[in-house]
Amino acid sequence: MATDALSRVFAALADPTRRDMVARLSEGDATVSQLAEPYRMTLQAVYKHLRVLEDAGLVSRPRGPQPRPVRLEIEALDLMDTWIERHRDRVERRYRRLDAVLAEMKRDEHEEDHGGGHRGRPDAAGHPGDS
Amino acid sequence: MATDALSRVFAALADPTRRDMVARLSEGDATVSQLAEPYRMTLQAVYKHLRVLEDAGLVSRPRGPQPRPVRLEIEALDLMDTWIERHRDRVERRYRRLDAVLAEMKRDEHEEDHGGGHRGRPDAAGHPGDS
DNA sequence: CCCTTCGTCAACCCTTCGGTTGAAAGCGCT
DNA sequence: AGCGCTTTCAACCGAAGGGTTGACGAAGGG
Repeated sequence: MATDALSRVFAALADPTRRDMVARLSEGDATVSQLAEPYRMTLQAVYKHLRVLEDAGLVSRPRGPQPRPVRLEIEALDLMDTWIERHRDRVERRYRRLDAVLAEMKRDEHEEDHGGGHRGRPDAAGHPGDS
Repeated sequence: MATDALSRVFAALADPTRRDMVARLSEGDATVSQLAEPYRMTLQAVYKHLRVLEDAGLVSRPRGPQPRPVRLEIEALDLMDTWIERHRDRVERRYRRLDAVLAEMKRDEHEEDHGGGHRGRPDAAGHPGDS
């Protein structure tokens, strides 16, 4: 399902347990069993969560001898951050533009239809494309 | 599953279709059918996606007569943003601290190895307060 | 009035997910 | 070697997700 990277990251963080793991890892590396210790679930379940985080690129684990530590990777966080900021900014710009339009409309406003205003949509050329 | 707000927001954005809807809504409000038009899925499916976004607080729809427009709400984005920044910062601080420790160790390298840098277990004490 | 369109609900597939149990590797120790 | 600990795989189960079809209520236009 999570074919694309962004989806994987968002999905990974959609689970409270996984977010908690990330939170703890942000304080320092840990091994699987250390990570598992606070939870009342099986170690295998924790391992599965870890795999999800790893597939999302949120976490890396230097392969090598036994106690393979788990380390947080922030690049994935940046990925999300970029996406969020882009759209937040767009909305805010739009709000400012809309305020202007509203102010202008106020001058023309004289019709009154009860229940809901009926404001002209500034159109939406709608370019699909997640990019 | 999504008992808590943050989980709902992350989960909502874990789907490419939903992210695309958010992207388009960031350009301007739209009705359900307008939103549905670009996709090759049923209108009902789109409506379901919309419900998910709404439950996550990412979208609001002024109730009233006919063409109930869908509007993006940025507060939910802020919620995620806060979470992400908090942990990103923690990791970065930790990196800096670690660099310092490393640098100091380098200096002591030819000193007597006397109870060296006690780098160790973050240990439990886990306060799973995700907040 | 009827009819159409839009929005919404409900029932039902099928796949993914979170979790479990059970068993197998790896590697460290004595 | 053998014990013990950590890490991993595989099969299974119940619940949630994404999608479909079918039907229904509420405006708007002839």
